[in-house]
Amino acid sequence: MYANIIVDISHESVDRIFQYRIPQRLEEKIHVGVQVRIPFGVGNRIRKGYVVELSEETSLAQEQIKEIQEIEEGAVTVESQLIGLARWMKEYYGSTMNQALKTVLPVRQKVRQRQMRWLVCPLAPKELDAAIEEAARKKYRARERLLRAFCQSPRIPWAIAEGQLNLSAAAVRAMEEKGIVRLETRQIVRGMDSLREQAVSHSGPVLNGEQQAIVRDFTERYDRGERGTSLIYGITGSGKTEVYMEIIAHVLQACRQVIVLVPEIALTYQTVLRFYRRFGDRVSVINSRLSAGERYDQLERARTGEAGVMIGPRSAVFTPFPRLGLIIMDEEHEGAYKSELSPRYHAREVAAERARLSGASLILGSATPSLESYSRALSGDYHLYRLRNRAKPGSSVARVTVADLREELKAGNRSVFSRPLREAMEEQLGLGHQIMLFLNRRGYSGFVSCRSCGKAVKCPHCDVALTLHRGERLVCHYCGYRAPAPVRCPSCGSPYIAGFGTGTQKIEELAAKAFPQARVLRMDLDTTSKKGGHQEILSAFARGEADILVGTQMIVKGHDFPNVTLVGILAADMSLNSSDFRCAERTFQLLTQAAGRAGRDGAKGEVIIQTYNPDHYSIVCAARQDYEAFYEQETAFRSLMRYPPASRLLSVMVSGADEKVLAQAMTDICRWAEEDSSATGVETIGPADAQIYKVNDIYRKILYMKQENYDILIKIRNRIEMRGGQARWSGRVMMQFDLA
DNA sequence: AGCACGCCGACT
DNA sequence: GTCGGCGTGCTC
Repeated sequence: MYANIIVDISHESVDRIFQYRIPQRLEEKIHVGVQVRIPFGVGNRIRKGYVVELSEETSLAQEQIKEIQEIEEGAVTVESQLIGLARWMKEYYGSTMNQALKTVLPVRQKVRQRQMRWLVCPLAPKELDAAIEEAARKKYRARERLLRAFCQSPRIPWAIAEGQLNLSAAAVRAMEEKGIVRLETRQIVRGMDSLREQAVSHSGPVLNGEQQAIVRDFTERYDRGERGTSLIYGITGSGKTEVYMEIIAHVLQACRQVIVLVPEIALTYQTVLRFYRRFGDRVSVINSRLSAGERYDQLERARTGEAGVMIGPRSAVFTPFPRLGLIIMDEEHEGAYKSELSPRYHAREVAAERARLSGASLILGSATPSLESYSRALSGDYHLYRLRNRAKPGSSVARVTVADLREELKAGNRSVFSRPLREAMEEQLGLGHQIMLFLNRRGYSGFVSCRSCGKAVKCPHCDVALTLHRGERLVCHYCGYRAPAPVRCPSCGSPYIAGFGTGTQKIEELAAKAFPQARVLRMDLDTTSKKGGHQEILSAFARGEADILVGTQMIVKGHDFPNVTLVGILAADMSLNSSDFRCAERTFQLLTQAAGRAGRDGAKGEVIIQTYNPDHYSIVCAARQDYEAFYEQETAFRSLMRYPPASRLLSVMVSGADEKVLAQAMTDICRWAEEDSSATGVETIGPADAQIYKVNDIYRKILYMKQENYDILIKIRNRIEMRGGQARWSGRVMMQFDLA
């Protein structure tokens, strides 16, 4: 027997797997995750290592393999736990151990960065807010940029490496003289007692009865040693974050650590600041903007116990806390928790397993829980908590109106604004209030097509129509292909070609035309792609520099604008017409979250949903803000169709450049999948061409398999994977498995 | 990371 | 002629 081992040395060049022989006397004691002592290198120095896999065979010559010396007794380390988690992911999601380990263990960094100069912020969080506003008002661009960068810095106290911002030396010196920044030279900036005191001195907020009841019940169960998963189902604005913070404080007091998972888009300065204010420098943050080195620093803070709370997106579930006590997953229904890279894990499932391995609890929170979670809460697998009221006294749930676009058409209104929406906009603008308009498509027009032959202009590399953007450019939203808009139809040469459908750019233009007195701002992938663009647009809108904010999904999620009293959803059906079995759920969630944006601060909010399907249950239920009714209808649909959570769904997507080979591969895979379907009760659907058959000149086909018992699906997946590896087409066709 | 191998300057 | 500089490369 051999053991695959990673050596406990923090250096890239040894960050790989080494194979050792397991001596007979240790065979019983060696398992995945166990810490061992091994002779390593020419000098056979004894080092620590971790067993990541056991294997029967080796590709090395016998004399090249050394023997494990001894197993390291003592406490189970975080690394062991995380390796155990990697093994679970390998089995559950069907990846290789290597991929799983890469996902789970922090990337080892070279050596410490050399000494560098840091710009340190001498201001307390509250003062920083004020300073930013002042800088913005006085149009001190450099100062504003620097202060904003502080907000996004993951370090406590806020600090930025000099040179990272590309500020001129003169400006830096000027700001230092004025006391805006302090310059420090050291390796890692940390520890500044005054900030910690100021940050922590803000005591916890006052909770209402509902919130208190949850905190009390949870902490009592926690202290009794009860673990497991709880779902906090609380309407938008019901104050889930305050509940989290109160519970976190309790867990920290018990000397255990907490991971807070947040969808990347909600990981804004506002969110993080609330945690800083409460927990000071015990908070650590990771986000996708961090460099590998900065990320490693944050994880190291967690491993050494310097930090007790880690806030981050889905990958933060792997934070190496040695005494993890609680994982909180906010907005648990969000699609961003699902990874698109192998292993294609769902952070909710991984969090549950991590919590189990670490003896921690898991709290899921949402205003629109996923069907998976809510059904488990109802069945008693999860403990269910409810928050039924808005936390701020006086603020109430928005009034929602559905505008039937078919009626509008009948009445001769062909504009993008229905009559109720236009009237409401006029009224709110007149009162000096702000408006958000939501549309799920960026660009100018949906597509460009020919009035003579009816053909749409398609991407040469993908099976989709190109989107017209302003500036007469055509853009493929799948592969990024760009071309100038044609003057004549590429198929028939007719000059009568025009854009159809509407995107955010066009809405921006139409809104400005229809309401000339209003200032319009747009937020979508095109306006936020540059660094910090996201935050800049949101704060400009928050400062009242615009009356109307037009945007895609990203304006809907988790930002509070007290002056917004009207939210217009321009085309609620758009997400309804996809073929994904979750499309009704997504539509309902999106509409509910969007509705939650209106009137959060005392003022009465109004939401207008424009749709061609006013009778669809996801729209009816969202308009009534009735999650339970939606849940029941959607559950009935899923049960009928054997979709999750009623059943499990495994999909295989094959892709390749050669259509013929691809078809052959799919035929083989179907045969393997159906081999014993009568015995296993697996229902196969397809094969079919993927939603978008061609992307980037690669063709794609898909096959679905349904079965209640996930173990059976795993067996089938493993069988397909093994035979696919030996097939004639192996190497020319890529297989990708996904489970729901 | 640590240790060895390896090819060029000032020393008993 | 040899001791030692740290540049390059390998570790099951």
